[in-house]
Amino acid sequence: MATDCKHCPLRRKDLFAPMTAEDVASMQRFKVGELVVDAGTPILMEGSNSPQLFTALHGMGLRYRHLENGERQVISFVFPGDFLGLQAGVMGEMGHSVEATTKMTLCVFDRRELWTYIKADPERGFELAWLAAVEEHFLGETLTTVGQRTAMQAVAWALIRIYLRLEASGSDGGGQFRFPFKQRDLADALGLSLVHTNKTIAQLKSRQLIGWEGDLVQIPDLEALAEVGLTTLNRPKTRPIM
Amino acid sequence: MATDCKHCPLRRKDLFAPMTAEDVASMQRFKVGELVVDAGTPILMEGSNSPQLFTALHGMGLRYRHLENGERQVISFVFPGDFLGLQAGVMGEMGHSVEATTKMTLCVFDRRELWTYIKADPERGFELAWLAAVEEHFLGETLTTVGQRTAMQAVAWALIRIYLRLEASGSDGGGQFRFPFKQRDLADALGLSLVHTNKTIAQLKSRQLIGWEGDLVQIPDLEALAEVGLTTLNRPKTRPIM
DNA sequence: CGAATGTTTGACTGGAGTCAATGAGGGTGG
DNA sequence: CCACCCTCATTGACTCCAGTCAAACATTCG
Repeated sequence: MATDCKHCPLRRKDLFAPMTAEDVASMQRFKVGELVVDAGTPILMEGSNSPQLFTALHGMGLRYRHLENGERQVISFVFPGDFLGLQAGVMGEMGHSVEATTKMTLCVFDRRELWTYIKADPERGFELAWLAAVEEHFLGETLTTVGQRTAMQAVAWALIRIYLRLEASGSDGGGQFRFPFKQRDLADALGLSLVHTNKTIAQLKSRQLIGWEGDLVQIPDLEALAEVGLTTLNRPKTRPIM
Repeated sequence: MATDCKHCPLRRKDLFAPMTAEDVASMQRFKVGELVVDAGTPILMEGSNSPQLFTALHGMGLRYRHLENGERQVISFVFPGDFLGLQAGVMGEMGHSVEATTKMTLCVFDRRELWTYIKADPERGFELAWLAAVEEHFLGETLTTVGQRTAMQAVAWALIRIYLRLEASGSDGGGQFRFPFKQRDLADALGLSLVHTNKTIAQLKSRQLIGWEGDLVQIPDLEALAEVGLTTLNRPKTRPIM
């Protein structure tokens, strides 16, 4: 029994653009169902052309690519509200894989209906571009991190960004958040080795800039950590939800 | 005297999706003029909300971001056919700056008209998303390069990608291309120091994998260079043009 | 010709990678 | 209930790729 878009828990969060009743109704028609997957389940494959598109409702996951030699680059972490499969939806081929890191609930859309949906409601096309632009924006920032920040700056930057993202979508706050990923995932996201990432985290801990036990990350002083990460505490901009 | 979209030299190239006569006509109405800028001219600024959007017609440029400490990350090279200002167009704020590296000619669109344009022709909204997805796809690949490839692999990858892009849009081919950028630009794009980039290029030269004199880059054996770059010779996928 | 810009080299340094071993929990099956 | 295993976190020792510093060249240009 799927969640009714009308009662979607995400829509009300600050991060997401408000929708009219008609918007909700048309989205509801587009939605074909809900998918629940266990942790570790692959959702989309690089190079594939999935017949289905998704919006993450609960749970978290990873977007990643593999190099020919087996090295993995984590493109981004997937949080509730993120849209999955856009590349397959418009280009016909995914540039990365997506897999669930925790148990996840996903709203499912039919790729074939996407064009019908947009034709009926041109604003959805605009919003699709908007979503893609948000991703592009974030990837540019990530690229800058991996290319220019030191390990210490990169880890600090990443934790700040993740905290702000989760805070804005309402799942966490108060200077701490649940982070179900492993140090290996963070290392692969930042282009660092696991060992060096671990030592960097240890330093941040010993400097009292963060706490990290199990899946709970704490940031006692956001300003201080942001400064280490050469970044600011700008809240993520509002975005649409599909 | 601006180029008529009907006679646009880009549209016919393999890289770009075919357009119907109506598509061209509606694009023509959206286009408000042409802008010619000298090398070195800033076109869009990070953080700004430009009233104008552009499509590069002739010439090349750079997208880049600066870190608080002054380090520069080149997000991507701008080639003919690339759309500039999408983030400002849909999100209201650019995540990077764009500047001309050579003299450039740009088709100019009015940001305020974008929504009108899409409403009148929903397919344009879809194509806008398509363009954004192409960028996202490429940024993911770049991120993987900067995060996981060695300097040698990264330089080889970049030259292969640039060659294929230019070949597909018809400006170069035959195993060589004009590259008006400096080694500094390539270094900043790959997250490498200028010196190390230079030494890596010297190695590729001495191994006869590339030639690079002035603005002419030659790749005598594409397969061989692609192998060094841990990549393949997949041609860029067709994309729309705005 | 001097000044600027960009390329090339050499010498040295150091941040991050690699290798390897130890710890710390959490499952699970006998 | 506990020994064993598996995954993940942690630490130390050592290596090396890439960064930094600095100087020499090459071209172009006013």
